[in-house]
Amino acid sequence: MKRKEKAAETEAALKEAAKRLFAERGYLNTKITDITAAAGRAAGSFYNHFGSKEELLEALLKDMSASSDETAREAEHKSDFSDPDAVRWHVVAYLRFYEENAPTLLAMQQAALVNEEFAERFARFGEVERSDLLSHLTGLDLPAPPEVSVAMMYSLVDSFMRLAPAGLSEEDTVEALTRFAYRGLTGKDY
Amino acid sequence: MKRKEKAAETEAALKEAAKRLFAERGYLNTKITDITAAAGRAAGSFYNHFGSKEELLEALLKDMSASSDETAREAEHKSDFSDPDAVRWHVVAYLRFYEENAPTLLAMQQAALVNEEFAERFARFGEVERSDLLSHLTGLDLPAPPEVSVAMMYSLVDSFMRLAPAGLSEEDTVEALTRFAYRGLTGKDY
DNA sequence: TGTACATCAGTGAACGCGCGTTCACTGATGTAC
DNA sequence: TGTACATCAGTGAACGCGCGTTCACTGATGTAC
Repeated sequence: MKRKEKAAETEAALKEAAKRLFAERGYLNTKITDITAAAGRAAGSFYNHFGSKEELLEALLKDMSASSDETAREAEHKSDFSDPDAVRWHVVAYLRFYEENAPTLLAMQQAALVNEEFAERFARFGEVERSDLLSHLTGLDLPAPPEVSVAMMYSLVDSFMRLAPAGLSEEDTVEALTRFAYRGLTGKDY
Repeated sequence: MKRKEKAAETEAALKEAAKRLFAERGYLNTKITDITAAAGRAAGSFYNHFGSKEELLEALLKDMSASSDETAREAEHKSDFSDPDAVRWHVVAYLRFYEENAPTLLAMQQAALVNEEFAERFARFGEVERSDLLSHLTGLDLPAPPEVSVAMMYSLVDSFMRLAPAGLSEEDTVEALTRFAYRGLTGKDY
């Protein structure tokens, strides 16, 4: 069984190297030979594991959704957005998810620019989260129809997080987003 | 003077073709020979006008900021965000700007992924608008420090607009964003 | 105004670089007997 | 357990495609006299 172990190790090394490089210089700027070099393998070795850079990204996406399914299973959370804590919980959850999966998410976003299939996948991406959000909005005095309100909250959080305003602590980020979103969605303050 | 006219015509044709293709298939996916073909010129002709695809994009950015300086000069607007109309005015202004310059903006965003220089330019891009926004926030009960509040409003509008939720009229988009932003920034409703 | 030459915009075939991909080879691990 | 062969992961030089870029050439426009 040493052979399969070795293969698995190489595959893991390639994935790790890819994530590191994707985060550093972007998916589109990363060459296959960059990945193999960073993983300490020969160029040809790549094709023992992945048919192309796209397939490698597919594998990373699969890993990501596997791990997010896990954490989703544990997630018990307050369901009424008239409670600011419920809003905060979602802000934190998205922030954590983004932090953990930043390289893969960035790679997908970049791949979407160049590849129709990834574009669709990327578009469909937040859907699960958005539909979960929808169920928390009943009974609120929303600023717009529910779907639109959810989309705005999503835009706000996702885009602000990517900007990652320098010198703002995670806590401050969470509080700012929570307050802004809570006000926007409910029309009230806390 | 027929020669310079002809050259100017070709240059304009190349720019137009480039914008069309950038919008259709993205900056990174557009080859120089695609542009010359779409403009009905020979491949070599491109280099009479631009040294590279990057230089072409520089030229488009120059055109864009020239035209936006013009419209900025005409802009007299309400300055107090406690008036929802002042918020709405800014939402509309950004929306119009985006609509008019979508191909160039998208191209810059994509170029930023691959090119350090464009990345910086892109990052600095909204600064003028953001600093203008800042001056409207005095006296409000903000959800966060002024700079952060402005960044959130900017994130919200910019990102939501790019999503361009299908089947939402421009008017509805403006109203939704205005109400959400107004609530978020002031803590009040209207 | 006419002639001879210079200059310029545009052309498109050809060149060459970068990089993805292949493939013959090596050495280690697994299997058959 | 030992021997002979098969299989597999990994190697890296070489190949070739796509595309950016060049450059000798053409025909039109501009200039000198």
